[in-house]
Amino acid sequence: MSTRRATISDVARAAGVAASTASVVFSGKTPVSDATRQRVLDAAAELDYTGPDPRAASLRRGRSGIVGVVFEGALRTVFLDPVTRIMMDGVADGVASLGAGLLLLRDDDREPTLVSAPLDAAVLVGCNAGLRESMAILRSRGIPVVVIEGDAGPDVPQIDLDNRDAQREMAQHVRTLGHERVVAVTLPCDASRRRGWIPVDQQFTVDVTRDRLAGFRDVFPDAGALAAAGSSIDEGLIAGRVLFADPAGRPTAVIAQSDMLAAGVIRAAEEAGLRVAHDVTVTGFDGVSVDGLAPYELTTMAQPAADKGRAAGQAVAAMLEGRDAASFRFTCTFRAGNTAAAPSA
Amino acid sequence: MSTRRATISDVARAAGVAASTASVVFSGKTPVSDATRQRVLDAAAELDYTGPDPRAASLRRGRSGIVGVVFEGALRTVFLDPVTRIMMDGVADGVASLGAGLLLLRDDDREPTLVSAPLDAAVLVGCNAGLRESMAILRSRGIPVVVIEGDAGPDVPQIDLDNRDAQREMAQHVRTLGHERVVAVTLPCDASRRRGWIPVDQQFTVDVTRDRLAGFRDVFPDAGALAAAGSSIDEGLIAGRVLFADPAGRPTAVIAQSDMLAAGVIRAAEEAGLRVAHDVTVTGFDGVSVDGLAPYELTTMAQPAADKGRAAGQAVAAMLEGRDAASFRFTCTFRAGNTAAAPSA
DNA sequence: TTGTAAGCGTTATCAG
DNA sequence: CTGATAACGCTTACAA
Repeated sequence: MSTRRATISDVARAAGVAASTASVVFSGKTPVSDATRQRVLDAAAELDYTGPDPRAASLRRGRSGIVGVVFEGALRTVFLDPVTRIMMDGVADGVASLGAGLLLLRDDDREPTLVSAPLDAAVLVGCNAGLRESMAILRSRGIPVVVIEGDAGPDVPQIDLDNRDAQREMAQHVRTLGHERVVAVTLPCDASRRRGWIPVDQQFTVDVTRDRLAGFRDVFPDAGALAAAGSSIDEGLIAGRVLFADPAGRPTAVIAQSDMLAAGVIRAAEEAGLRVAHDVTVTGFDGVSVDGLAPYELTTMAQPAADKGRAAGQAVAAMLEGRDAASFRFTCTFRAGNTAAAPSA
Repeated sequence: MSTRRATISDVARAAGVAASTASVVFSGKTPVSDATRQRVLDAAAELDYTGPDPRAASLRRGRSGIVGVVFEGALRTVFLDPVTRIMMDGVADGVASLGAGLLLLRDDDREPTLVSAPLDAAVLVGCNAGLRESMAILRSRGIPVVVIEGDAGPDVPQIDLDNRDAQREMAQHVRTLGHERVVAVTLPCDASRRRGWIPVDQQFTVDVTRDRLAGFRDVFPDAGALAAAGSSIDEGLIAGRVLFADPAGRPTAVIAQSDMLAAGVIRAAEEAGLRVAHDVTVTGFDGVSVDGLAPYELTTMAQPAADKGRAAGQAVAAMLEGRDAASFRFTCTFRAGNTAAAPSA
């Protein structure tokens, strides 16, 4: 009912002790006599005081208990993209020892930003566009950072994937099967997310796309690559329709840069009356299970998404505890499904 | 290189202006002459000052720009449970207008808690255990709260689902099909998450479980109900194995309280050599697509999870902007699949 | 064990 | 348009 919320000084005054004493009653940092503690607690109850204001405490302590997880693009991908989701689960696990909350942020100018959020540490996820700039800001703030799948410079711990090697392995598998008319369906090349055939002089701001494409090109240097506007079944469908529009010139194998894209390509193949594996080979990347794809099991490169996230979380925890955090590179493993086969004569 | 990070006063001093002037240069709240602004900006660049410390700013302003989303149990459920995921996507959407960040928190004593996190507002998701207590804390802090699927008292906006009605509708459907030996497989009853047959005098701290069970009992007052320890395929499998262990006494229909549980029950049915629909009817709840369930399509009650989240987010935004936020109850819709049929003679 | 004092870094207010 | 001042609410040496 009072006009103003009670502060610790109010409580202290009511209890007849100093504010500092009331403070330690709540923090427990220093022994306090039972009698005093009780008086303080009673006063607090009386005044409806529920404990120190976190804002003031964090200013004073210099810690907020918040770890930022920064994404490129819309926040919804966090919840909708299966790989990101699994990775986030790992991050949550990795920072568990810190008891920190995860603050979801995006890599743009919308609030809250890296600049305006009270972070103890940050995990940058696949942020490539403004990465350097973000890093500079965080560094000058003295906020420890870990980067997942992005190049942030020498002294920033990075959690990486062997994207190029993995995609090369898959491409080799496809070539070994005997395919020659092969096309890649890629993730977006840059923030514009433009769909279409990728020109040879394409600039990439998305490292994952660039690296997986490089692995593909290691095996099929002259093959075409069609960029999608995102990693979804719908995008894969759109790309697939382009590929299968001309029955004569269609590829015998499609190497997609994500399982979601591959699933869409498969759908397009079905639309076009093609039998997957028999008429056209389709491979994925990530190793997440895609819903509703039965009876197909994607032939794909499985990545340890949860481990990646966990490693990032643990790295952040280490840095916050003053320990060193090392970079780490994870490896994908080939997973055979039933969507790849030798081309039909 | 300096021993201490630069503050706005340092910048102001270097620029030869007052701290308050430097402040407005960064906040833009008051007109500043171009010359002054430039001097301040130059000084800031020189000192490697990247802007006001968010902790100090939020103490001063009384706003942190952070909305807490509080879950009961482990944070990983946020990323692993499909309903929660979809709902979170809605929440993110709903608070978008605020420019606030979402801080993922858990409803327990680990840091950061409701007490120690710098929140402007909070969304409590399915928190029933410590709900009252949490509410009391938040209220005395003057932090607006919205509760999703939980009863927090009269003057707290709640986003609800017609759980009882919906489950009753499903139960009626099953009865109409002709089933008599029917069993419910439920979500956990309380924080203990004990598995097993639910006694008549069971106390529920999880409203969802209680309400859906009530709807079931409206139609099958004397039927048994088997509690699972969570909402997952594995838990459904465990429950299903119990139900189908005795071929003689097995139910002809199983009404599960979530799609994940239903998927597990279906798996158990397959294990037991039963044909779903033909030998045993299995129904779900939620209307999320469960991976790998083909060729089955669950007969289920679909809930508008994203809408629920969005409504919560918008309610929070409204309260923060000083407007009133109303409670809202969403309705589930029956969705026919191929997992329910009349009992075989 | 308790109290004193000195900030933490910012920004709202109001006068100039 | 700029500056002085006074909080914001708390914590932590250090002194008593």
